[in-house]
Amino acid sequence: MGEPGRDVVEELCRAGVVRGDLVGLAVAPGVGLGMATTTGKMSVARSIEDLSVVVRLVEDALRPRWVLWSNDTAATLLRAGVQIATCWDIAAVHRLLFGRWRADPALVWAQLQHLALGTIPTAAPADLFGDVGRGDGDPDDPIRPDGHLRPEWSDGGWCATPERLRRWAELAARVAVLQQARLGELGDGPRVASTARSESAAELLCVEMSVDGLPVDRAVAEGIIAGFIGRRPRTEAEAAYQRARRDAEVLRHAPPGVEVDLRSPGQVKSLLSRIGVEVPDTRAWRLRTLQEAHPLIEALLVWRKAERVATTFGYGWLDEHLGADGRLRGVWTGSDGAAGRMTASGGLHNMPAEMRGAVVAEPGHAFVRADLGQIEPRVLAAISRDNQLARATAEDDMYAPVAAQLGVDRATAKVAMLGAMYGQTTGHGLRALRRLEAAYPVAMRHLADAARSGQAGRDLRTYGGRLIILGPVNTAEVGTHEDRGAAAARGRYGRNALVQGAAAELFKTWAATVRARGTRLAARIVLCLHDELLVHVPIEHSDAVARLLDDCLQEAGHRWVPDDSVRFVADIGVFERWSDAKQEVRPNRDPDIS
DNA sequence: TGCGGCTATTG
DNA sequence: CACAATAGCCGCAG
Repeated sequence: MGEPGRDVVEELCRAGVVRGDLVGLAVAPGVGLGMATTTGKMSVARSIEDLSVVVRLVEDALRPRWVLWSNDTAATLLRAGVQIATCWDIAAVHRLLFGRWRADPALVWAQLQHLALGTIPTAAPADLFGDVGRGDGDPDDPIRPDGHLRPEWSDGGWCATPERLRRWAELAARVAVLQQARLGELGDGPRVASTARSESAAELLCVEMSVDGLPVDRAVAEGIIAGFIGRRPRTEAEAAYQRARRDAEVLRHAPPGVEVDLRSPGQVKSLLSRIGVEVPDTRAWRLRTLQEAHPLIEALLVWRKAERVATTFGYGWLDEHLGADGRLRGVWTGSDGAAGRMTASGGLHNMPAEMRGAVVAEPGHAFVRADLGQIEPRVLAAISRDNQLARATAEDDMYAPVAAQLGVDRATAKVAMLGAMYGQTTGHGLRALRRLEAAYPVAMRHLADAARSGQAGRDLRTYGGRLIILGPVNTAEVGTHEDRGAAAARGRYGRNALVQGAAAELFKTWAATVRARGTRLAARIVLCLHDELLVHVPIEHSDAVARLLDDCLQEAGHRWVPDDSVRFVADIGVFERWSDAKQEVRPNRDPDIS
């Protein structure tokens, strides 16, 4: 009798499992684990406290592609101290194949088995007669006689016993094979399969980022907040006083005696009217154009900024999301319900730029930051297979050749290109837009086709195979004014979803490659921001990781566009704090220039 | 109490 | 104010 779990490794070897093969896995702390091959040749149940021992042994010896029902399993493993290298995330692949957010086992199974979705059973509130399973098949079989998953299993019953864990792992392995078959039916086989793998890796990354957190220096963060709203209030009364003082700074510019709640847009609008400023709304960009009209307006804009910090990114935010270990944590999601970009809660994705000064590498560490340059037009060239546009991607700044081609200046070319991808129909860029159609007809037709599908409520698939659900179209209002507006909105959505979705897929392929290759350099991805990666590394490896980030981009790009006709570029640098990666400090947004 | 509207922040 | 997201507060309906 050797090390516990060694027998499992031997059994897997005997079953013919080699590195990278799918192996179903189900774990439950305190219960045990189940493991199963896709061939059905081998499955085991283990009743153990420390399930991490067995998983780690198999991981080190065979490094399988673990089939998980969702990244909850990866989170359980990580909490138990085991980080797995690769997986097949059934929920993530389901979202890719079928769109929408819901991806619980019952739905996954029903869609793969072509069962009517309306017949998916829901868990009985508690069996009235206490005869669970009578006349209903074997309660220890996850599948009911009618073909559906047993709801009491999907609702948590799968982890009741080690034997159930084994069968749950067997079913996971079987589901992965069914998913692979479905992906194969989509056409672009290799690329879609590759997307499924990188989407799965992104789920592992999300779990790791949620657990690791982003390094933030609390003292620096509090200093930045104090610069906007003052010292941390000690009491509720002090907080109220600070709030009143901020309000007074604005109201002293108002006619005497007015009572206005600055937090109410309607009341602010009335206030502006009182001082002779009529506006349809009170958004900052509009007020900024009227800043000269009255001193109250500038005071109001300053107030708005402070109010944002006070309510959303202030001391309360730190208390809620910044741990004692100096890590800011939010929940990461591998793909939103729409085009498939990653999302994060806890303000990680919309932190005001001023706060980036508090994102500081830990002692002995540095950040390697990289952001993709002009990712959307480059992706458009790839997904539309527009050779002319692809040629432009050879340049570091692809808007330069596009501008030359159109006979307009760079800024106009850029606005026109973005307008084409977002579905802009108004404004001054329309002439340039028509030139764009003439110069790059393949790409523009690709966008127009997507827009037409969207308008009609027809679903779309991204370059990597993600189903973009449109509709349902409200048939009651077809032809009405509201419907034309809604149809136009769906058109813009469909047009953009193919670009944004494909960009998200390329980004995740890149991130997954960095995650895998960076392990030996102890590099940890701590932030993903749509086209930007922030990697926390031991300082002695920072240059190597910087090179790695570009290598991985080229590798991801090649896997994505095998003929290498489209070039992808990244701006890469090593920094102690995030804010040191200057995005070009410009008075008013829009960096670009890679 | 829930939800749509408005606002601000990010890519 | 074109595409996407998270998040807070206000005002109103139930």
